Amino acid sequence: MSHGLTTPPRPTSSADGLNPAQRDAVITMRGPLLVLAGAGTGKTRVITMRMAELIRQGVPPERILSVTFTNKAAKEMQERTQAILGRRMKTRPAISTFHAYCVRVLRDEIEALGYPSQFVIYDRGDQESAARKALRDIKVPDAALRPGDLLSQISRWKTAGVAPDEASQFIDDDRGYLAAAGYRRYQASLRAAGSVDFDDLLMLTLRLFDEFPEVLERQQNRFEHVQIDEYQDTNELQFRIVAELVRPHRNLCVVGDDDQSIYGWRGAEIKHILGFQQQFPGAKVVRLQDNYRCTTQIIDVANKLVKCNRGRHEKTLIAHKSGSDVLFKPYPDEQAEAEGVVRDINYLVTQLNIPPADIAILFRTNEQPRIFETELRRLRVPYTLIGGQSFFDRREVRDILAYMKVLSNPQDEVSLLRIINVPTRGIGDAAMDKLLNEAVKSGRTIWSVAPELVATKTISAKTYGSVQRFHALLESWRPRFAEKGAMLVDLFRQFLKEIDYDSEIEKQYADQQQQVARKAVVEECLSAVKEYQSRSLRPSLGGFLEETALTGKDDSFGENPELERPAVKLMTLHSAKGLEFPRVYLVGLEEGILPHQRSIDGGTTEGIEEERRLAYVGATRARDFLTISWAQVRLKWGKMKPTIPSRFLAEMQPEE
DNA sequence: AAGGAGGGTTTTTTT
DNA sequence: AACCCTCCTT
Repeated sequence: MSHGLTTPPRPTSSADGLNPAQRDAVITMRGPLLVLAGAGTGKTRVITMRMAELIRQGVPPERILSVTFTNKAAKEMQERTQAILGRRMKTRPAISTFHAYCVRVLRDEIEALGYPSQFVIYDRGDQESAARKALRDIKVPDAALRPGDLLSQISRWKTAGVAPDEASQFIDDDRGYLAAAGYRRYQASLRAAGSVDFDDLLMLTLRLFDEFPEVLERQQNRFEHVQIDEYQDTNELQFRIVAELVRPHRNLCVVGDDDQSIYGWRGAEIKHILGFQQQFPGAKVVRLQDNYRCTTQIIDVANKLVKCNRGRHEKTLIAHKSGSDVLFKPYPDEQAEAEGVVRDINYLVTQLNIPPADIAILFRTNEQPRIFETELRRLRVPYTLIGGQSFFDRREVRDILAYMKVLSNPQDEVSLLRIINVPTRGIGDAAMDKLLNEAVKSGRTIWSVAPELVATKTISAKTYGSVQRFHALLESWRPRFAEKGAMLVDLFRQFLKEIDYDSEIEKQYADQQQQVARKAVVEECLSAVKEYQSRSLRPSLGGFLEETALTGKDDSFGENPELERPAVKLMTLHSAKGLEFPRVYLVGLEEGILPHQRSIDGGTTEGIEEERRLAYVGATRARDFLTISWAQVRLKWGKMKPTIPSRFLAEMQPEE
C-alpha cells in the first residue's frame, strides 16, 4: 500500500483506529510527517503511540522531543508514555511546551546575549503593567494608545522578528508611531530588569540559534526525533525554531487540525499546517477522519458548520455511534438561559445521578460565566471555573508575586511599582511620579535618584524617609531568601507580617467575611510555595516564579487540579481545546458574542472563520449530548438589548 | 498622602 | 453593573 495522501480509513479491528498503511506511516516513519487529525480522532493517542514505538525500536527516550500546547497536555503525555512503556523507560522523553523548552535552553545559554541566566519571566499581568509603565514613561495618554493594544502590537512585531529599533519602518500612522516608541521603551525596561516576556522566550532562543551556531548544533544534536502536537497553532517563531532543530535529520512529525486553529489572534498561522508539504518536501500526509468521540448527530452539525469555511484541508469526520439530537434552545434573556441550563443540569445530577464532572458549560468570553455561577451556587450544584482570571488576577496574588519578584530581582521596577506603597507606607503617587521621571531621565534606579530629589526639595524629607526605609527593608530580606536551604514559606510568612500585609486587606475590605476570604487567598499562595519547596530539588524564589509564570493555574496553585474535581466545568471555548465531555452546553450563540463583535468589526473573512472554528471546537467537545442556546435579549452595560441569533445557528441547521 | 465621593467608560480569546 | 479615574476633603 502506498503512502502519501491516504483515503479515508475504514475502521479496522485495531484499537488505535488506524488502517495498516497509516499505522505503518505513523509508527515507523522517519522524515517529515503530517498527521491531519480531525476532532476526536485520538491524535494524542497517535502521537503517544509513535513515541512509545520509537523507544521500543531503541531510540533513547531523551533523544525525542515532544512539544505540546499546554503543560497539562505535556503531563498527560508523559503519563501515557510511562503507562505504555513502564519500566523499560530508564530516562524520560523531553515533553514540554515550546515556552518551557525555550526556558531550558535559555537558562544555559542566554548569557551569550547579554542577559542574566536568572532572568525573570513576565506573565500576562506583568506585561500589562510594563506596557502601562512604558506608555507613562514616554508620556502617552491612555486614550491615545491602550496598554493592551500596545502589547498586541509588540507581540506582532516580536513574532515577525522586528526589533524595537526597526519597528518605526513598519508603521503607517500616528498610533503606529506611538506603538513603536512604546515598544522601544517597553523592551528597554524589560532589558534593564533582566526580564523576558513570553514572546522573548521564543525570540531569544531563535536569536541564539541564528547567532551562535554552536548553540544550535548542541540542540540539534540533542534530539533525533521531534514531534509537535496542535501544529495548527504554531506561530512564525515556533515554526522557525522547529525548522532549525530538525534541519539535520528532518525527523519531524506534526499533528494537528486546521479546523481547530483558534489562536490566529496570537500569531498562530494556519499556513504552517496548510503548507507543510511545501516547507518539508517529501512529507507524508496521513488523515485521520474517524471520530471516536461524538455521536453522528453531533458530528453532522459540526461538519455542516465547518464546511462554511474556505481556507481548509478538505475533510469530513465520520462518526461511529448514534445518539440523541442536538438541542437548539432560545431563551427570552440571559437570566432565563442561565436558569434553564442550570435547571437541566441540576435535574441530571440529582434525578439521573449523572456525575457533575460529565457536564461542561462552554462560552466565548470571560464575562459570560458569572450568571451561570450564581445559578449553580443557588441550586448547590458543584462547579469549577477553569482558567479565566479567577486566581491569578486577584489583587492579593498579584501583590504577593510582585513582592517575590522584587525580592528575587532588585532590578524589577515594574513589580516594585506595584507594591512600593502596598500597604500604604507614605510613598504617594506624586512622589513616585517624580522619582520615576528622574530615574527614566538619568537611566538610574529610583533608589539612587531619591537623595538628589530630596536635596532639591522635589520630594519631601518625610517621603524620602519612607523610601529609604522600604529600600533598607528589601535589602535586609533579600539575602535571607537567597540563602541556601532557606525555608521559603516561613520566611515569606514572616516577611508579610513585617510589612503588615494583613492591614492592607483589612483596609481594602470592610466586610469581615471578605477579609477572611482574602486572607485565605494569601494562605493559598503560601501553601503553593510550600508545595513547590517540598517537591523541588533546589528551591528558590526565582524557581517558584518561573514555574508559576509558565504553568500558571494548572499545577502550582490549588490542591487538586481543577479539571479533576467532581464538578460541572465552566470554561471558555479556548480553554476547552483538547478536552471532551459527555454533555456539553454551548451558550450565548449570538451575533456579537460568537462570532465576537470584534471579529465582526474586523471585517475580514478570516476573523469570522476563526470564530466559526471556535464554535466547531465547542460542538466537538461533546461526546453524547450537545445543547446549544442563546438569549433573545441580553443585558449590556446595565441595559437590556435585543440580540441577533448567531449566523452559525443557521449554518448548523440549514433546512430551517 | 490618604481616603472617599462622583463621574465616565465599558471592545475576546492565553502559552 | 462594575470598574477605573479624577477631584475633593482631611
